[in-house]
Amino acid sequence: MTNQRTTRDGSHGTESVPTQRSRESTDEDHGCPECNGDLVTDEDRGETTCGECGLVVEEDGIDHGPEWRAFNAQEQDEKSRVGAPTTNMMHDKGLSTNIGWQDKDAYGNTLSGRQRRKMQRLRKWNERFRTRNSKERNLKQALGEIERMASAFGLPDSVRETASVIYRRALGEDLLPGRSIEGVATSALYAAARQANTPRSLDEVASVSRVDRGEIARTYRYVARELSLEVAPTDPASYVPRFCSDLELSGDVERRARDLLTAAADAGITSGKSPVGLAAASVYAAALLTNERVTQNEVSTVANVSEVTIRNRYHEILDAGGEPGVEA
DNA sequence: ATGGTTTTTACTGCGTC
DNA sequence: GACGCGGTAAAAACCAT
Repeated sequence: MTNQRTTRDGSHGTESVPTQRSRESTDEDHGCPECNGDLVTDEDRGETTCGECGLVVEEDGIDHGPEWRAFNAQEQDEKSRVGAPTTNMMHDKGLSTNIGWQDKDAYGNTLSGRQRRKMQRLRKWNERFRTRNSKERNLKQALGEIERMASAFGLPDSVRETASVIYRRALGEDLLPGRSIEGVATSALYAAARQANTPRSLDEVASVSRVDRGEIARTYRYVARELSLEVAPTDPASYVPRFCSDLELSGDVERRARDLLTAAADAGITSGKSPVGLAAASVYAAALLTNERVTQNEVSTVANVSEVTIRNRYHEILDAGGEPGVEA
C-alpha cells in the first residue's frame, strides 16, 4: 500500500487543492522567466503558466490529498501536514476570503468604533454570500448528477423534479456533511422514482451512480428518515409495465400479472418478499397463462432477480391466484 | 453481535427440440 | 447435446433484536 492518498476523484477528476496559498504572495513579484509576461494559474490542472509564451512555470506544486483521517499511528503523524479537511467539499476549496476577527488595521492599530461596526457588517455579509454560494454550487453539481442518472433511466422530468426537491431539502437541513453529494443525489433520485411509482431497484440505481450500492442504501435510509419522506413499500405492480414492455409482452399479460399480484396480496403471501421478485414472477406466470412464450431466464434478466426466486414466487402466486382458498 | 428470513449461487436430473 | 424447467442445499444478504 502506498502512502500517497489521493482525493476522491469521483466528481470531475481531481481538482487541485492549493492548501497553502496564503503563505506568501507568490504571484505578484515575478513574471515569466522567459518573456516576463504575466503568469496565469490554471487551478484545474494545478499549473502556473505564462500568459504570453505558454511556458509552464510551475506544475503539480500542490498537494492533492486531504489526509484528514488517520488509520494508524503512522498516518496520524503524516496527516499533520495538511490543512483543513474537507477541501473538495467546499466550493471554494478553502480559498475564499476571510475577514479577520481582530479589529486591527494592516499596521496593527486598533480601529475606531465606527470602523469596527463596519467590519462587523462586512464579516457578516461576506459569510452570508460565501455559504450561499457554496450551497448553490453544490446544488448545481448534484442536479447535474440527477439529470444524468434520470436520463440514463429514461425517467420523466417529473421524477427529476421531485428528486431535486428532495435534494434541496436535504441540503437545507444540513444533511450533507459527512455524505457525498453524489450519494445524496442518487438517494434523492431513488426516492423520487419510488414516489412516482416508477421505481428503480437499488441495484439499477447503483449501476448508473458513481457511488456503490451500500452507500446509497445507507444514505437513502438516513435522508428518508431525516426528511421523514413518506415512501410506502414499493408496490410490485409498479414494476410490471416496465418488465412487460422490456419483454415485449402484450397488454393482456400486463393486466393478468396485476390481477395475480392483487390476488397474491389478498392471500397474504407477499409480505416480506422482495417486490421485484414478486413482479417478475407474476409477469412470468401471466405470460404462461396467456400462452406468450417467455423463459424464466429472460424474465430474470430484465428484472435482475434469480430464476430460483421467480420459480418459488410464481408457484405461490399461481396457488393463490388460481383457485382462492387452496392455501392455508 | 445474533438469529431468523429471504435471496442467490451452484449443482443435478428430467424432458424436449 | 443444448436448452428450458424444476428441485435442493449451502452461502450470502438483509432485518430486527
